[in-house]
Amino acid sequence: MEATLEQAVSILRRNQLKITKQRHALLDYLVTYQDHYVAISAVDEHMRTLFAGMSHNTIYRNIKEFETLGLLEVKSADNQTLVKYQCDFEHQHHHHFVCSNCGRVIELQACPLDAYEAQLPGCTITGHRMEIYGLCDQCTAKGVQAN
Amino acid sequence: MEATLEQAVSILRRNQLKITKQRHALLDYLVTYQDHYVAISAVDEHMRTLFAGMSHNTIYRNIKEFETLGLLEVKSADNQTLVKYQCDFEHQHHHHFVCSNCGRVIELQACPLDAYEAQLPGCTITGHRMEIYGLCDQCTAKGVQAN
DNA sequence: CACTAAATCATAATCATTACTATTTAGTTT
DNA sequence: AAACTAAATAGTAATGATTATGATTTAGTG
Ligand SMILES: [Mn+2]
Ligand SMILES: [Mn+2]
Ligand SMILES: [Zn+2]
Ligand SMILES: [Zn+2]
Repeated sequence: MEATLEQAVSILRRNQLKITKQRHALLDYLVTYQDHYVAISAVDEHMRTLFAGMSHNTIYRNIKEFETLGLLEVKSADNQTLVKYQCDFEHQHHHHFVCSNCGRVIELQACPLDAYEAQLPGCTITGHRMEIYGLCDQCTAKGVQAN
Repeated sequence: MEATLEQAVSILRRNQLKITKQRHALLDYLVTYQDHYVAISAVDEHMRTLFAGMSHNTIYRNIKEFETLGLLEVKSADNQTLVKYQCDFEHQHHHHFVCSNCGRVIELQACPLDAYEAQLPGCTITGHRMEIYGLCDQCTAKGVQAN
């Protein structure tokens, strides 16, 4: 199921957040990256050309807000924060393969967590993260070299 | 198997890197964090009190070098780079549980990768990362609240 | 249209990390 | 043991991502 911009807007409404043109433009941009992670700083740069005079603060604050609402997935890499428009607002749990050449994200089914619980007696598990890296089928077919 | 400081020093030698007192002090500090991730910026701050006048550059550059040599594990979180003295220089593959209260790292056996390969036909897998988060047995026993 | 809390702008600050160049030093050679 | 030299470090400043602040604007409401 693809998450749409309209869904996101209605989630803002449901949480009594104002639908500003800045927020709309930001979501509009993020929705084009449904299947890629983008650096917030790149989003920032883009928005500020597209939307003259938009404040850093506005972009960063809203992205944080969107994360809280579950509209975005966030991760940290290489001293940057990367975001990706959430695949599915119903929070269906899954993992990702990320192409290190084109950045494409492929969703993976199943979760390895169960297999590890027995190794952590007495511990409280609150979360986990698993990601696989490599070259997607298209990039592999093109003969791109893995770094 | 615990990795020792002497092993690290001999790996520097083997790679024709000079054993400076700065490098030795740095390794000496990192080895005390065998089972925790530490922010490089925190290592930097500590080394500069302990070793008056040590340059940022020296710390960051050497940590990068140590990573290349396989002496350190590195990850990115919260706009910082975290490092951990490698558990085992023979690169025995495994995953981690990280306590979000005390930071303790517990090693996990087995790897979930195989189960996913069938879902990525035509792709080239070059790496993966899996981590489980929560409270370790000691912190759970103390009644620490999970955030 | 007026109201007001929420959101944005504009600017500057902060923090981690990197760049640069003169100086020092570990390890080697004479 | 002194000389040599490539490698490493110090000291300083720059960069880049992100956050803070306080004045101004605006979305949504009645
Ligand atoms: Mn997904
Ligand atoms: Mn380990
Ligand atoms: Zn690709
Ligand atoms: Zn713990």
